[in-house]
Amino acid sequence: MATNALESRFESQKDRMLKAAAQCFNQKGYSGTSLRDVANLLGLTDAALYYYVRNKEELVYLCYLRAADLGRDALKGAAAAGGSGLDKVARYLRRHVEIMVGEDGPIAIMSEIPSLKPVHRDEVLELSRMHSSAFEALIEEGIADGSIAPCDVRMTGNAIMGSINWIPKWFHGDGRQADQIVSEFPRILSAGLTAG
Amino acid sequence: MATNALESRFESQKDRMLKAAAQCFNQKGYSGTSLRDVANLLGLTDAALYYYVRNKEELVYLCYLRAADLGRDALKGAAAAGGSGLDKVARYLRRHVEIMVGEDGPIAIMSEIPSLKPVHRDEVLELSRMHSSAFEALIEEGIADGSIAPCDVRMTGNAIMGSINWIPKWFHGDGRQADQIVSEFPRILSAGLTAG
DNA sequence: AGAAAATTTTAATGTAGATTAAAACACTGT
DNA sequence: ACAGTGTTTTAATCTACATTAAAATTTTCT
Repeated sequence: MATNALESRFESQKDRMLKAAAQCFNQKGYSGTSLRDVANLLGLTDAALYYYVRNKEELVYLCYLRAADLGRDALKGAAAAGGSGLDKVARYLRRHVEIMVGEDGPIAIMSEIPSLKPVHRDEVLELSRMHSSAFEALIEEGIADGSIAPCDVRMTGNAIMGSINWIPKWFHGDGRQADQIVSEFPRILSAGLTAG
Repeated sequence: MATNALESRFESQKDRMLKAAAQCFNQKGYSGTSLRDVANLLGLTDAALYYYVRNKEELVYLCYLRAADLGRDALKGAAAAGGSGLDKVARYLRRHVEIMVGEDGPIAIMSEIPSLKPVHRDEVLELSRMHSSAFEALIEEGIADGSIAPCDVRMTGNAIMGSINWIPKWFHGDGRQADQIVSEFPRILSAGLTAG
């Protein structure tokens, strides 16, 4: 059916676009990347992007929604698999790190919130808060079941998320390093939590 | 003497400027902040900034130099005070965190390196590398003297620095929270290192 | 093939913001 | 008060995008 095939092409192109955009945003920031930058990465003209998106702001906005999706999936998956609180946290960290250094690139440009329109900003902040809460809940679960040593949950969460969110600043797509990050980071981040 | 007094005023104004600039850069990123933003924060006109600085790029550049200074001092101070490797690391972390949430604001906008001119970028990256090495050296010292558990030093360093560098993204000057961060963060970050 | 829809390009417009030069103002010491 | 130097402003210029509209091209379907 035409509609379906069309949607398929449209959607997949749009996806490539978001990936390219996220990559640029991560490297040069929102204001620092021109639509030309993104378009070039796709072999297109800047004007072409407007076929997929209303304006530049919508581009970051969609990147955020996508990031939120991935984050939610990672959390859900990690929580569903059972085990101790620490197990769940560790599983989630691994997943999150994999996403950051993985094929789809770090979709999570968590730095560009100020660039969003107020409505979108509110929505994204809300998603972000929910995500943080869910993560903190896992930590609390670990504390409750004794697998994680008591700690300031909020601060600990911030510390861990900071480590991960910062990865794109120093990691630039070296595959060997990617493997090393995936194998080391979750360990390092979990280590600080472990209870006796 | 006239010259001295003049330098004094000039320098102190320039300092205020750098602080304001760092604050803006941290909030909206390099390209996202206009010189007007910085100037307004000082009650000046954008054009006035050119009296102190050749151009916008030099503004970030100087912010980085300043950050490097503070970082170096913190490291030197922490290393000089003696104790085990872990002690030194902990002392350094405390100092660094204090800077990030302190009066002078997070001078360290470690995200805007791509905005620098190649010459400046190289210089700043070199400084940054030296800083990382010095920090990693402290960790190694701790491993050697048994105060820190063996680990992938490079990755551990990245993880810790990420946590700290990310602080400006979620901390926005709330004094109460600042105290809490200073008291919690060093503990959390050290916890993951502690040996037996 | 050929029409209709989808996708991309070319060309034009508008605006924000960096930068500069010249003018105005303020302070210092005499 | 005055001259000189330091500091800030006003006004003007220039450029890099974001955005739009219309035209051209490609794709899809019959």
